[in-house]
Amino acid sequence: MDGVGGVVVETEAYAPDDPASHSFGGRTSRNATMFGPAGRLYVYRSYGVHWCANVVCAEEGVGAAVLLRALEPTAGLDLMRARRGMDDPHLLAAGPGRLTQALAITGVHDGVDLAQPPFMVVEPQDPPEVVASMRVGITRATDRPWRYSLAGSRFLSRPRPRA
DNA sequence: GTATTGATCTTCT
DNA sequence: GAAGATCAATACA
Repeated sequence: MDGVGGVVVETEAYAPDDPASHSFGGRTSRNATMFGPAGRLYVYRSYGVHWCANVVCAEEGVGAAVLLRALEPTAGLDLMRARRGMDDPHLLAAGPGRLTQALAITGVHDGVDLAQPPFMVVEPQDPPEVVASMRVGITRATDRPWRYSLAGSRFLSRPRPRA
């Protein structure tokens, strides 16, 4: 959006029966979008200072989504730098909060359809090599290997991701 | 280099 | 009133 974009290099899965998921325990006013149709954007505030973006990926009423954890900037780098206030491309979107800030995603985008402008989702021609690992940044069910990252990428949310 | 803590707000107990 | 799917600055080795 606004000419900025990139390749998603790290994601994390959240299921309805996952204690760490917002959808765990039923539908609430906050996670209502998670229970909506697939292909929507679920945005929530983290620790009062950051936004986190998820892609709803299940049928309506299920409550499953994928958290976008890291992005490799490929377009609109100058704009991202201006918004993030730093020059290092490796840190522009290396983390949930950073990613949303770089793409200017806020709470107003909660529930929008990712197939509609200003968003655009493109699938890669060549399937990237991904590795599954244990999740990060949560305190429950951290043993579920539902963190998927692009193998060898230098744009991950952790300096040295362990497989 | 790693470790710890402050910022700041929504939701749930 | 406490916890949380975080980030960045500071303190220490």
